[in-house]
Order: sequence, then structure tokens, then C-alpha cells
Amino acid sequence: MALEAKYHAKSVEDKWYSYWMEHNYFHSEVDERTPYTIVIPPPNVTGVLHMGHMLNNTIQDVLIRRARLKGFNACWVPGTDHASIATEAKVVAKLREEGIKKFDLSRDEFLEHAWDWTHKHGGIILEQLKKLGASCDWERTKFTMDEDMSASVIKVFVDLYRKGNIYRGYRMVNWDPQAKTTLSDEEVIYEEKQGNLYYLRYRVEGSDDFLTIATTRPETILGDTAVCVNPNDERYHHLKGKKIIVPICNRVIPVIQDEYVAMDFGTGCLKVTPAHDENDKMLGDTHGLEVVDIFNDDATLNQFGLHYEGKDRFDVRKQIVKELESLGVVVKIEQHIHKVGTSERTGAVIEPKLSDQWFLKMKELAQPALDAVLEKDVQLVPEKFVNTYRHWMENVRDWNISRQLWWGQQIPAYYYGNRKDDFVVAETAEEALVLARTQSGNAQLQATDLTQDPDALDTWFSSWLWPISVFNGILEPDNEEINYYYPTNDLVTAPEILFFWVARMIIAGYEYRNERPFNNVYLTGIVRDKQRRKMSKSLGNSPDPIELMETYGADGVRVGMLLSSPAGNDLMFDEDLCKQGSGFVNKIWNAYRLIDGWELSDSVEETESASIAVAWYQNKFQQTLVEIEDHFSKYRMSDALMATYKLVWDDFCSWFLEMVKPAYGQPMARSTYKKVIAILENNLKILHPFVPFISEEIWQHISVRNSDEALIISKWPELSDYNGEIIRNFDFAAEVISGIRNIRKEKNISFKDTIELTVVNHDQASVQFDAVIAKLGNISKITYAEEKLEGALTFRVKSNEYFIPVGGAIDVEAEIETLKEELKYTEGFLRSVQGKLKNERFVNNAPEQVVAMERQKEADALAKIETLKSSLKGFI
RNA sequence: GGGCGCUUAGCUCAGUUGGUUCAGAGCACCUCGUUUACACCGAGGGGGUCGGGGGUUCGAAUCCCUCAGCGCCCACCA
Repeated sequence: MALEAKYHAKSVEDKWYSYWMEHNYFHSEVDERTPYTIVIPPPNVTGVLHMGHMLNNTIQDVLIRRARLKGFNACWVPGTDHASIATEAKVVAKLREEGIKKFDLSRDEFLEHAWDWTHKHGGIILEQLKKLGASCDWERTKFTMDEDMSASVIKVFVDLYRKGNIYRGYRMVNWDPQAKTTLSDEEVIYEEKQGNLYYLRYRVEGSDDFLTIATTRPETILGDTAVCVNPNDERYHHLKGKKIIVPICNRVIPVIQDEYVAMDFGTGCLKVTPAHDENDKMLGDTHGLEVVDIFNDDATLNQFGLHYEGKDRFDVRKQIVKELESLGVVVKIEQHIHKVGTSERTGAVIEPKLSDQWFLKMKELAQPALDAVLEKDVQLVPEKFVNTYRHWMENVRDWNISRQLWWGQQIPAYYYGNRKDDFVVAETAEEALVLARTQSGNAQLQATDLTQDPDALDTWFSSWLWPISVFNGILEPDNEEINYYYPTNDLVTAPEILFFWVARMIIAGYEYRNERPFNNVYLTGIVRDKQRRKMSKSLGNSPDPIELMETYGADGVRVGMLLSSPAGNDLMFDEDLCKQGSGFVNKIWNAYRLIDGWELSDSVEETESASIAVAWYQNKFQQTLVEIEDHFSKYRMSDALMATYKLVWDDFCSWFLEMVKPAYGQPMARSTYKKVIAILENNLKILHPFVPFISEEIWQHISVRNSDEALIISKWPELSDYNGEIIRNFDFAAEVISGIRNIRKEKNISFKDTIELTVVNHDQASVQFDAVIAKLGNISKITYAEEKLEGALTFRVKSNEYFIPVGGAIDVEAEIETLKEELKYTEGFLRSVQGKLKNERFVNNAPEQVVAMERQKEADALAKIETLKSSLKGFI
């Protein structure tokens, strides 16, 4: 069956992916072998594949395929995350389009819509990963809202509550007025924004005096309950004990003193709004101030907003400034750049808000997780993230885990009375009732008297259990799977979620397994465009991964993603990288077409050139394999790929195949062919993790394979010793071939014309490659001579001189010129070496080896100068 | 404001303990070439005072200081 001239990625990729699936090659079960486990960072269930996914899933697939080839029991667990806030926002938006408001629905009705949505969109991203070639164990696909996953979450919540790590508190939290929920500190993104600093005059009660405060949020003056100055600020000593009148609402508030206030900012007078600012809250607590909350949940003003009631905070800001101006309160307005917190998910400007929320105490839990990373039980790659991690963990704050959302695990707290502490925490409503009866002393309590907390848990409160819960390690802590697969080996994810997820998984790992969840964390970079902007859907600068794969093939895109992505460095994505990737795939394909097209013969002997080629390549392969292993051990994926790329393209295609290739019209010795195939198969194995599809296609085409054979489950080549001398000598020969090609080029000697070569041989290294030199240089005869050949073109490699006799005159002048140039350069080089050697301090202080090296250089240079001089004499 | 990191060829990046591949790779570029796998090709070539300045050393891209520019994380002075 002849191969098609063009490689058709699409059909080949579909074919082999199905084949692998049918043969269950991705599936892993507990067995005798050592496991190699990766859990996928579960993508948002309603998301679609983006370039970041492409990068980090390509890396995971390379790792897992390599582990599989190396004989590990490779298990890559896929799944999706319910992403409570993001998904709920999408469902709410979709319902709104249908004219349905969330709060017109019951919780159950809403959840039904959410599940519909999940079932409809949930599989999309996983299907897209299959196109990429991801060899996940799909039978293990998990979803963070699966029954057992949710049960694990609830069990952990109850456990942590009973251990005293979870508490309910009235605190200042980050409020997302669009999603109407709180967010953790990590979900707030601070952005620099151009704003104004408004200077406003407040009248001092019972006097005509004024005091000027500076604020960025004039609408919050309606919530002011004090003005604070620094006690050391002499400008305001006269105000001590005075009262101030807030404009518009005319509330009378005290002047308080606290060293918190910076004297050099604004006017040195700070308006205090305890309900709407973390620091103001702190001041309020210290000084016993009244708390006036002026906002509704959607950030419109409430009754404290007076005539602004019902209007949005930003509209009010504009309007209130006008009103204040008309009242003569505005002293001046300055432009001011400040940082504004926005919601990671909805982008809404965060409103600090006081409310009852659930918190997880972090300090104590974090300690083992901090130690683990510092002691490298968990290794972060690249290491630079250790500092960031340490800083965060040492200053970790309590984690707000409750969200005012419906989509997610509902907090298992049940209220039975009106007092603040009238609640119990339990895994089930039944258990809660029992507890509530005891706790309340009221044995008559009925199930209907209990109300479950309406809040859901933060998404990350389920994903932090992921490496454990996917193996059911929470509900059945001693099951066979968790004991076998945990801890997992590598985690591949983005540094953006180092705190959100990675740190918390490590915490959960130690808390619930008393062990790290993974040995290594490979932190990928962010995929950016050529202008260094982050690729995102909103910017519209991200190519569609599916289209990319259709254009360049999945193999091509995988290579493209890996070509330039050192760990932790951002990837400057350029479609040309994929083009290079598909170019590589094309090269592999054509190399195989060459091999496949040979006519074989049993009666032909192996050529000398071919024997040499085989011996050399086997060594070269081993040398490169060592290099590749080293790169992988350091997670240098780009370098591992590049080493493979050059081995295949340069050494295998450009040199090896050219050396073994039979002459035109000649058949190939079957014995040689077998060796070439063995070599090719080894190449395919090391290529497989990077380009799984074409490597499998070729491997399967080479011969009829048994039904239980496939490249994907074959065996990674064994490391063995290699002979470095052969490689060095070949490099010498390659230089000779280059020399010949140069001469041909300079003198316009067609490659079709054979030429003769005479060698004045001082260095024997290349002799064993003469057959190769003859073949690749199209040399009809190589002769060795004692003396230089007159009237011939010449070049030198090391101390050898090569002569190519040509009919007709050669340009003597030019030859002399070249020789003189080279002589001049060598003499200069010699002077610098000798200068070093004459320097006593160098000779005395430098290591012997280095000095010896310099002496060798000196000797080489001297020898070369001799040959050059004798060549020159020949012309003169 | 605190911390971390980066600056090497037109672009993206290697360069491990200072000397042994120390100035490299891939891409891009230029020249030549339709040789019987591949023009998604082959052969050859040009290109960097290693961000600036200073210091340590026999010797610095590599160590130290300093200046400049860029990026990230954390904290939030309204």
C-alpha cells in the first residue's frame, strides 16, 4: 500500500484516537506496577477550550504518554469543576434572556436549570481535549458536583467545623453586587483606575468653622459616622471633642483621633464609614462608632441614601457631587489614580460589606503545607514560585468559604431558633435534627423547624480535595485506589491559581491524607499574543484552538505549544509556531515515505556508508536520549522537544538517511532496511509523547501489528552507553563534507559531477568515515598523499589538508589571499594564547586542566600555522 | 509601600559550580539549488561591545555594587 504524498492529519488523528479508546489504552487500574498519576486541573464545566488549556493539557499528555511508555501504570484523571459563581452567572444570564428572573424561581427550580445547562455544555471541553490527543482515563471522569464528590465536601466541612476550624463570623467581606455574593480575597483583582479625589467641607457643629476631608467615594458620606485625625496633627488639635455635621444628611458625628490616619495624605482628615471600608471598620470597632450601611445587595442605595434611594452607587457619585457643589461643599477635585478591587468572575467593582459569613481558619492548617514546599517534599517548578508561596502562606488569612449562590454544595448548617448560635452542623438533615434537639433542649423540634443555611460553598472548597476525592479518599480513606494512586506525581497548572487551588490542595492533602497530594507542581506560563497581551476571549486575540488543530493538525499544534514554553515563563504565542510544528510532522512523514518506498533485496550487501551510518546513529541516538532524559527530569519540555526535533530532522533525516539511501535505481539491502526500521521505531517512541498521532500512524504502517500492540503502549528505548569518539569523529567528517560542498558552491561545480579528493592527513579521526564522505560529497576517489597537490582547490579541517583537482586554471591570487587571511587570524589567536601562558599569575592560579587546554591550543595553532605556510609556499 | 524575577542575534529563548561547546539554539533574513522523501525542502551565509556604569579576579554573560527599563506577586492611605 503506497503512502499518500500528503499527510492528512485530521483523518489519521480521528482514526488513532478511536483505536486507542477501543483498546482501552488510557484506562488504568490498580496493579503490580508503579503508578504514575496526574489529576487534571478541572476546567470550568461550562467553559470551552482556550489556549491556556491547550498548553497545560499538552504538557500533561506529554508527561503521561512518556510515563506510559516507560512502563508506569499511567493514570490521568479528567474532570470538570462546577465553578459555582461563573456557571451560576451564565445560567442567570440565559434565564434572563428567556425572561425568567432567578429569584422568581425556587432554589430547586433554579438548580434544575443549572443541571440542564451543565448536561448540555458540560462535555464540550472534554470532547475538545480528545481532539488534542489527551490520553485521559475517561472512565474516571469526575465532576465536582458528582454525588460522591459533594458528599466528600460536606463531610470535610462538618469535620473541620467540629475540629473548630470553621466558624461563622460577622465580618467585612468582599461583596460582588452583580452576582450578589461574597468573594474570597483571592477572587478580587485590583486594578489601577483613574478616579478623583474630592475635597469636601464639613461644618463644625455650633461654629462657622469648617474642616475639609478628602475622599474618593463621595457617595459614601451618607454612611459617615466620624471624622478621624491623627492625634499628632497640630492642625486639628482645636477640633478635639468637637462634633461635625455631614452635608446632605446633616448627621452629627464626632471627631475622633487615631494614629492610623496619615497626616500627609489629602488634608489629614479622614471620613470614617465603618460599613463600607475595612480600615474604617477597624476604626469603628476601636472607637465604638455607629455603623450605617447605605447599600442594598445590588449596590443601589437604601433608605439611608435618602433621595438617592434605589439609585446605583456610580450614578449617585455623579449626582451627589453636583448637589455638594451646589451646596458649596466641594473645595476642589483632584485627579487621582487608585486601585479598585473587581470581581474575578463578573468584573463588577467590589463593595466591602459587613455580613455573616463562614470562614475557615487557615494559619494552623497551612503550616504543614508551608513546610512541605520549603523542604521540597512538594517541588515547585520553576523554583522561583517558592518565595511567592511562602509569602502567601506566612501571611495567610482566614478563608471566606460561603457564597450567596445556589449552584454548589449547600452549607450543611441548620438553624432552629432566632438567636445567633441557634444552629447545628451535620452531614444530613436527620442528624441535624437529633443534634438540634439536644442542643436546644427541645425534644419536640421537628424537621420542618430546621432551616438549612441558604449559602453554597466556594468552588475551591470542593476543588481543594480534588486529588483525594477523585479516588474517593475522603469517604473511604483506606480504599485500594487512594492508597495506590495517591500521592499523585505531577500537577500541571497556571501560576494564577497557586493560592486559589495549589496551596489549598496541599493543605487538604496534609489534613486528610497526612501526605502531599503531588510530588511536583509544574507551573506553566500565561499564553500571550505577540503584543504580550494575555490571550482572552474578551480581547478577541485568542485563536480558536479547534480551528488551529484543523489547520495544523493536533500534532502540529502540540509541537507549536511546546516549542517556546519554558516552565513559568509566559508563552508568546504565534501561529507560526504551529506552522513549524506541522512542518515537523510533514518532515517525519516524508522521511517515512522515503523508507517505505525502497525496493528491498536479499542479494544486495549492505553498503559501507550504511554500516557506518547505523553505527554512528545508534551512538548519536543514545547521546541525545541522555540529553532528553535530563531535560525531562528538569521539566524542560521545550528543550526535550528541541533535542528530539534536531535529532530527527538533522541527524536522522539530513545525515543518516542520506548515508543509508541506496543509489538511484538500486535496491536496498534487506539487512540494512531492518536496521533502519529498528532505528526508526526508536525515533517514533521518543517522538510519541510530542506527536502521538503521526508516530502511531507510521509505527502501525511499518508492519502488521498484533491486535494487542500499539506504539502508545510500547517500550521507551533503554538507556545504554555510547561511544563519544565515534560522534566526535563523525562531526569531523561532517566538516569535511561541508568543506567539499563549499568548494562546489564557490566554484560552481554541480553536485552531479563526481570529483576526486586528495588528503594530506595529519589527523586520522575522519578516516573511518571515508565511505560517507565519498557518498555525501559525491567523491569518486579519495587518495592519501604525503605532499600537497599542485593546482588544486584546497580547504583545511583541523590539521588536515584537502585537495580537489579541477580541470582548468584555478584562481591562484584568490587562493593566496584566503590562505593569508587564515594565517593572519591563526597567528593572532596564537598570540592571545601565548599571552595567557606567559602570564605567571594565570599559570600559577588557574587549574591545571585549564592551563593544559591552553597549551594544547598553542600546539594546535602552531601546527596549523605550519600547514598554512607550506601551502602558501606551494603558490609562491 | 514590601517582596520576587527579568534585560544575551530581527523575534522567542538556552547558557548548571567564573576557565574545557562561551558567545549558542530554533525561527526569521540573505545567496544558491526543481539531485530520484519532503519547496512545510536542501546546501551555504550574515547577524550580538551578553541593558548602562563601576568593582572583585590571572580571567566575568556568569560574583558584588549602582543606575535605567520591564514584568509578576502581596499589602491597600481615604
